[in-house]
Amino acid sequence: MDLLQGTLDMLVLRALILGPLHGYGIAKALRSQSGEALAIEFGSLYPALKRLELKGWISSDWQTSEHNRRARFYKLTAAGRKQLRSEYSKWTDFVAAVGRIMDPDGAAK
Amino acid sequence: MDLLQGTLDMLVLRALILGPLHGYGIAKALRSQSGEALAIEFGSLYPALKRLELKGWISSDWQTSEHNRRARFYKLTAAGRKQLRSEYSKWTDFVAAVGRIMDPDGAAK
DNA sequence: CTTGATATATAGATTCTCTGTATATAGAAT
DNA sequence: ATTCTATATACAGAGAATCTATATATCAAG
Repeated sequence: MDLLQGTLDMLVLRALILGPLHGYGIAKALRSQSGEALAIEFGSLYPALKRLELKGWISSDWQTSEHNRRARFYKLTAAGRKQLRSEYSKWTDFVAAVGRIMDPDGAAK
Repeated sequence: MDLLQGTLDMLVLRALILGPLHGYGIAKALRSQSGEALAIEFGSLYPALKRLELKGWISSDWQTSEHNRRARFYKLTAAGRKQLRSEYSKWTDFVAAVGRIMDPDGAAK
């Protein structure tokens, strides 16, 4: 809950790096991989998936899920992989910059 | 430029921890302390200051600046100090959670 | 046959941050 | 004198992302 704006796209792209997933699966994977710390809301996720597909970073098709249900599976495109690297790079830069302000002596508590 | 939404308040509060500053000084301090990585826009900063004052986390009064100019100086309140600790704690938790997703093996590149 | 988990979808509200613009003064330079 | 630059605040409007709330539908389990 309460993701910082600008991080969801990166997280979604990252979730797809191991292979295609449907929306529901992406949300579960992110929640689990974050150690239950991040709970992506579906009302944020589905618009995000639409956004990412429009930009050409993911592509999708209807398939049948593990539970025998109709589900739209998303996979990373080459452009998406590139975008992920770029966003991650910006993220680490940003975190480092914030760190210099919040913790100038590097005395991580 | 292009701060992640939700971080500005924390950065502003942190800028005031060493003592009162006016808006212009806060922007310069953050830019400098971040190693020129973060450039806070005044169009974001002044609304943020208003917001923070409304919430009781900072207080302000008109004084004369180092350059002999009229300027509104802001200082942290006790509630602001508490808020800063809280926001920083949430920030580090969030960064850690994102780290578990983006870099599960802790292989910081 | 009812409940819970799976799965997608959208409308609307909320909240920040940014761009662009306006105003004004001090001090330095020409 | 005048012009330029740095200092300083302020607000309107745009843009973008996330959240809440809601609706729909199917499968499996009890």
